Order: sequence, then structure tokens, then C-alpha cells
Amino acid sequence: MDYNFVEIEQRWQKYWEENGTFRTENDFSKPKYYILDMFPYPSGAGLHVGHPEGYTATDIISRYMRMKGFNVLHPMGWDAFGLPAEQYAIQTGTHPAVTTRKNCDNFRRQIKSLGLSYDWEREINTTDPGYFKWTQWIFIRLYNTWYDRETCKGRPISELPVPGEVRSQGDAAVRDYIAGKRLAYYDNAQVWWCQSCRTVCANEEVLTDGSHEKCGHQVIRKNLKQWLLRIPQYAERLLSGLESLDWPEGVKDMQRNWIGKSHGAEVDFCIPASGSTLRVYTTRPDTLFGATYMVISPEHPMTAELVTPENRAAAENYIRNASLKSDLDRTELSREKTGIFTGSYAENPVTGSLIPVWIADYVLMGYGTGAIMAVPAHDTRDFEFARKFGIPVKCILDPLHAEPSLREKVLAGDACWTEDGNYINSANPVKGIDINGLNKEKGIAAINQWLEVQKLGKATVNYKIRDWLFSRQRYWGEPFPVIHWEDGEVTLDEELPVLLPDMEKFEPGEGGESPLSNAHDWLYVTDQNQRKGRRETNTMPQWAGSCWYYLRFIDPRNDREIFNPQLEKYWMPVDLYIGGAEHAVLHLLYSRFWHKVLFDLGIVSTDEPFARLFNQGMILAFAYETANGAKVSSDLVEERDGSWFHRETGEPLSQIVAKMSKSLKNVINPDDVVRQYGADALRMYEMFMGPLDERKPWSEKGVKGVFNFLNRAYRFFADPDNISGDDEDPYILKQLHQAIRKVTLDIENLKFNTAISALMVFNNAAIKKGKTTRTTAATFAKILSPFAPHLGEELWSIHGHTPSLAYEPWPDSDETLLREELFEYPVSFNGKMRFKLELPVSMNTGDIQKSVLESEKTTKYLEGKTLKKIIVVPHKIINVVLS
RNA sequence: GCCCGGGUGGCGGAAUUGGUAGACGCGCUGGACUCAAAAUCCAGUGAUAGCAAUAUCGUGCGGGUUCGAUUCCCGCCCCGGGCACCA
Repeated sequence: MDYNFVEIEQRWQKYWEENGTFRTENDFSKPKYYILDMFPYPSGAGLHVGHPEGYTATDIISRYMRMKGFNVLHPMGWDAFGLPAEQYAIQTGTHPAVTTRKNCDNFRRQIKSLGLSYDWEREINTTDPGYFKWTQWIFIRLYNTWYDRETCKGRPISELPVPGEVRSQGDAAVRDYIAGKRLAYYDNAQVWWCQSCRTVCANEEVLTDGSHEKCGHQVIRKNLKQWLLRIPQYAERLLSGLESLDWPEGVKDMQRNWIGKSHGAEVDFCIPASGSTLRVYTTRPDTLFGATYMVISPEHPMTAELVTPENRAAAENYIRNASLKSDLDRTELSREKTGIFTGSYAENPVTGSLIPVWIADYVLMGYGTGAIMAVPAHDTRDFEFARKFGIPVKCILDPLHAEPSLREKVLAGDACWTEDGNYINSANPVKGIDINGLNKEKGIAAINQWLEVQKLGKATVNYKIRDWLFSRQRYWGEPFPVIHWEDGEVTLDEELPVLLPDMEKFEPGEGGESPLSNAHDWLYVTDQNQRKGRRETNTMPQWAGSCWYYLRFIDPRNDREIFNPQLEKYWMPVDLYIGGAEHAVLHLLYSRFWHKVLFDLGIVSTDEPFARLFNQGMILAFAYETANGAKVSSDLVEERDGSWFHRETGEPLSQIVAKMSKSLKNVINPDDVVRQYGADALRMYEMFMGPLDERKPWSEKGVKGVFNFLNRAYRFFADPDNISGDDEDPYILKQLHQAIRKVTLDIENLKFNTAISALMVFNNAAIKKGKTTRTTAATFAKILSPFAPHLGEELWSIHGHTPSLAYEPWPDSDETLLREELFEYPVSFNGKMRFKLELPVSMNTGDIQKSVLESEKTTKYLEGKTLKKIIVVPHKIINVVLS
């Protein structure tokens, strides 16, 4: 009886498809469970072994929850806009829609071959006009929403109060005022431009080294008219919303970090020469007495005013150089600070002394006010700068608890101290301020209060998060439903969807023009007054479609509304969302932002979209390297006696774990695994490799091990000769219920590796026993089925049950069967386990102690020692303490 | 530099979070079946010593708390991920 997985898997996949087994009904009488995968970008390379990892995990939960009586929503779709299809179009002339369709077909075929229980009738595709119509619809909502700081809510733009003074300046002023409040706005923006992709990209897509996340090329600064979204308006909501979410702490931390909230104060410094004011933001207003100079960013609007004539040439030169620096230069050269004196002085508001104002590029225009007060004694960056330019360092915080030698240096201004301490030199009776002797916390409070009374400043909060650059100069994305008219007015095209024009050439322009600017028939429009207009030629970034796709799955074929509100109320929020950690910030933050806007507008019923999030770990592969660390392609490696050698040079190699890559020839194709071992084996192996959230290396031998288990299970449970009678052997029955208990618990905790181990333990016990009952076989089929659904169905039907088991009730473990009469106590002496002693579970501590002492094995351990006490932890351990 | 993870046999990994370290799988060793091999089945498998019972050591390193520590505390080392002149 061979395990013919090809035949079995095809049969059940066909059965499920033909019977619509996994079609999800909107049955409100049942409790719902919405479980979602991060939908893939259908690349030309096809499925990678990383995809089935997350998909299998959600499939196990889906199948389990159905058997638990839940109405499960488990959909799949395609995040199909994006650059690769467009690059391919530029090279070959093949329309991106054609490439995309082909890739989706391939992905669908591959995913279906894994036996995943998706409701394929809900499949969606972000490039489908029936879908992106609603992406455009949401953009219109964003455009027509402003954030009301009073109520902390997004509200329709029609409700925006326009101040009388603005109104009195005419329609254009009103229009500008409103535009300044919209969550989506069109403006000149200093943007990152990737020359290789010929598009702009979001801050979030630029890596630390100044390269483009998508292609690796260096990005440069460019000034372009762009669409931006005011995500910082929602910073506080996005931050506080994290509290209620059952997400990995690491992901929440990354989002908190990205939002970057800080508490500080704004302080106004007077420039006595001109009488103007320079405002700074600082998180350390308490160190105001130590401010010995100021710095403004090269982009600061007051540079021209502050630079004195004799410094003009040098300063302008510095500013020009700074503007040419790429981000790479700015960070790489961060060790060495640069700057130039403006020639102007500001008055320190607490000391009254004049301090120089410098221009330096270590101060960024995009954060705070673009200007700082510099306190070299208590800020490492300022300290470095002051040292280099010979600016005085004034210690105002005595590090009482620091090492004496360090403390001396700090007090002398020869070292920097950023920790807490006691203030010194921090009083000015004339100004009515004295914080000497206080600590940091009290100092900040005292100064803030003083600033407010003096009307020189106030405590404020700042966020690092910036406006989200929301347009791309590409063809293959959602068109903006926007028309720019010749008179400067911008209007929305509410006739959705706004389709992409059919084109043959997809090259973008050199200077930041989208390929759409060549689609003349599409581009130019005329209104009923013969006014001429031009369509927006930018398209939306790939994030747009993935920002809200989880909502469309709820009601994917609805062409009258984005979704039915009753259905949304029933299905939302997503109960479990599984995907890669690479989306920790971008996708998940953008989605939460859109969702909150939709919530404020009453379109969705929940404040957060994803109640629980889980990141699967990356699947890696073994790779080989020589003694000096050179990687060797896997086809050049041979194994002999557990060691590895270079096939050509004979050099000994060491095995390492690395990412799968074409160059190392260690990429695993799921199709090959399915062909060789079957979908059930692939699924089970990926779950058995290790904890779901950890990175782990692929091993062909591991697949074989799991394949072996499936074979053994099939050979035993599918063979009628092994099935007889109605009364199960008590030991096997107990093993079965232990397995049920463990599998159930582990599925709920997403610990699939140990659940599978429990299935193996039971399988081994049953095979050892040699015979079992029909009931046991059926129960085993049920608890196996979430992991290996094809084999589960096969074993279920083989013994005469009607297919399918997908909605059969999940078995409960019978706790009475698991109860033990005896417990084998490990007996330790001074913490070292020496032997085991079987005792009745019901025995009390006193009797247990007596039994231990009476045991003949105990005597030898007592020789020459004095008994101090015997610790008994019922049902756990016995420890005899000797002196 | 800062913030998260993580270091357990030859390998992937278990351990009800303070109670028998190494479940399960791979690999390896021996045996059965076979003309032989593969497949399958059975037994063994942390290290060291011993014929053995058994003893000693053992969860990155060094301390500590405890009857008892992979688990808790203090101080380090290494690996992975994220952020990084954010005032």
C-alpha cells in the first residue's frame, strides 16, 4: 500500500473545488474569524518557499477554526501593480497587464497546488479596474478630509471652518487655506529621486546608506510637484492605537520609533541686532544655562537675514555645498562636523549673554524648527562641534555619581555628560530663575514653567514622522482621479474608475515626467465651458492598493459600494494577520493610517484594522564557504563523511546558513518539492522546521523525515488489516487524547512544530501497538487534517465516512482519560536526579517523604551525610537536602 | 551609539516559564529482510571514564539568589534584525 500523494492530492483538490467546500457564506448566526495573509506581489519568478510558510500557518488555523464552528474568512489576492512588470514592458514592449495576468495565473496555480483552503471566489487584484476604482475613491476621501485637532478626528472638508480674515482675501485665498488642511495635497516637494528607476520614492523607501530599497541605486534630491499625504496629523492616534494591539512588541517598537514622539520645549531667542526672534526646539530646556551657541540648518529661512555681509560669501558657499550633498554624504561624513559662523549673535534668555549663531548641516530643517540651542557640555553632537570650532563648553550639570576622574573633566568642560545630575551655575536672580541643586526631571519642569510665564516658550511635543510622498512617475499604478485646469484650479474626476490609457511605449521622461504624459488622447480634457485641463500623470505608489485590500475581501464583487456596511461590521477587524517582518513599518503603518481616516468618516466600524499580527521568520538555506570566507555555489560542493569539499579544488568547506540566492544556487522551488514529496509534505515540513517566527534553514533531509511520517501514517491507518473492533486499547486511547490536547493547545499558540511532533509521537505509538479502531483512525485523520489536509481527507473517507471532514467538529480531549493513578517522581539529592520512584498521585507529602526514606536506593546517598529536609512538589519532583 | 530578538548534542530544534536538560525529526552505529542494493522494520546514540551498575562534566562566558537555574538578578562576549547628527 503505497502512499500515492499525487493521486490523493489531485483528487481532494478537485473535490474541494467542485463542491465549493471553502466558499465563505455571510452567515451572521455563526461567530466569525477573519484570517489574512499578506497578499503577494506576483513576480515572474513564481512562488518562493517563503510564501507557503505563512500561507500554511494561516491555512492550519483556518481549517482548525472551521472545525471549531467558526465562520472563517480566508481570502487571497494579488498586489499586482509595481515596477518589475513595467520594467519588463520597457524592455520587451509587452504590456504590463499581460505580464501581470500571466504571473497571477502562475501564482494561482502554484498556490492551489498546496491545498490551501482559500475562498477563490473572493480573489482580488489591485490592477483590476473594479478594484482600483475604490482605491481612487478612498483617495478622494483623503483629499476631502481635514484633521480636527480639537476632536482629534478626521472630518469632511465641508465642515472646515475658514477664518474670516482668510475669507476676506477672496476665493483663491480660501482655496489655498483649504488645500493646506486636506490630508492629500499637491505641492512642490524636496523629494528623493531614483535615476535608475526614474521615479521618486518615499522617505521610507530610502535606506540608511542613501540607496533605493527597490533597486539599490543611490537616490538624489529633486524638487518636484508631488502628491503628499499628511500622515503626521495622525501621529498621536497611530501611536496610542498600538497599545490595544496584539502585535509582536518588536513591530510596535519599530512603529513607535518611526513616529518618533519626543517631549520638549520651544524657546524663542532674541537677535538683538535686528530685533527678530529665532525659535528652537529642544528636549532639554533645563540646560538653557549651558547654551553657548546656536545652530540653524542650511535650509533655514532666516539664513539670509542672519548672515552678516562679511560672512556672506563663505556662508553661501557652505549652504550651496550642503544642498548638493546626498544623504549618503551627510551620514557617512557624520563623524566630522562642519559649519560656518553667520556673524550674528542671539541673546541667551536666562543668562542674558550673547551667543554666536552658526549654520551647520548636522541640524535638519525637517525636524523641530530647524534650529537648535547648542549645549556642548551636555550634548555629544554639540560637544564635538564646539571642540572643533573652539566654542566655550559650560558645565551646568554636576554628575555627582560619575567616576571622580570623569566628573572632574565634565566640570572643567573637557567631557560631555548627558545623564542626570545636579544643576550648578543655573541661576539668575535678575530673571527670577534658579534651578541649582535640582535634578533633570524637576529642572525641566521649572524651566518650562518659567518660559511660559515669561512668554519665551512652552512645552511641546514633536514627531519624526514626515508627510508621505504619495506619487510615482510610472505607468503601472493607479491613476489619480485629478485634473489640473489651465487656470490653476485642481478638481477631482469623480467618474470612477479613471482607467489607464492603452500605450505601447512605457519609458518615463528624463526629468520626472510619467509615461502617461505621452498618452495625449487620454491626457487632455475640456469641460463644458471649453476650459482646457490636463490629467494628473503621476500614479499612486504600490502601497495604495495594499493599504485597504483586507476591506475589499469582505465584499469583493460589490460594484455599487466599496463594501456592504453590514458585512464590514460582521467581519472586521482582521482577527489574525500573518506576513513578513519587512512590512513592520511601511505597509502596516500606511494601512493603519487609511483605516483610521475611514473610521473617522464612518466608513469602517473599527479604529484598527488588524487585531493580532504575527511575523513568520525567513526561510534560509545552507551555503558553503572556504576558510577565508569565500562563498561557494552549491553545485560545486560535495559531501564526504559529514564534511564538505569543493568539487574542483578539493578545498574543505564549512557549512553556513545564508539567504537563498541565485548566485549560491541554493534556491528551493516549491513546485519541485510538491512534485517529489507532495503538498502535504511541503506544508508539514515548513511547519516542522522550527518556531514560526524564527529564521531557519531549509534541509532536504528534513523534508524526507516528514514525508516518512506521512508514509508511515498512511501505511498504518489506511490498511484495513490494522483496523478492528470498537474498543480501543486503553494505552493508545490515552496517547490519542494526549495528542488531541497537545495539538489543540499548540495550534492556538501557533506552535505548529511541536503540534506535529505530538502527531508523530501518537503515530509511533499506534504503529508499535499494531492495531487500532475505526474511531481512533477517524480522530487521527481530523487532528492531522489542518497540517496535511489531503491525507486527512483520504484517511477520513477510506473508513467509510462521507467527505469532507472540513466541517466535522474538532475532537475534545477527554481529561478523565489523561488522569494518572501513579506518578513517577524523579528523586534528587541536593538537586541531582538519582533515581525514579513511582508513587500514587493521591499520596500526601508526609507519606511521600516516608516512602523516599524507606526506598532501598536512598540508603547509599545518605551515607556519611546528615538529612536536612525533603522537599516535595506534588506531581513534579522530590529533592532530598543533605548537608 | 541606541532599541528589539537570539546563543541548548554532529544538525533542525524540545523543555507545562523555577522542578527529570536534549521530546520529535535528521544524521550516524549495529542488527533483521535481500543474491545484492534501495525501501522497510528493530535496537542504540550529549561528552568523558568503565564490561557494567554507576560516576563526573554539560544549555555562549564570569558571578549571584535558591533545596533546585536553560528559565530569575548583576557584569561581559558573540550572532541576527531595526534605527541612527531627530536636538
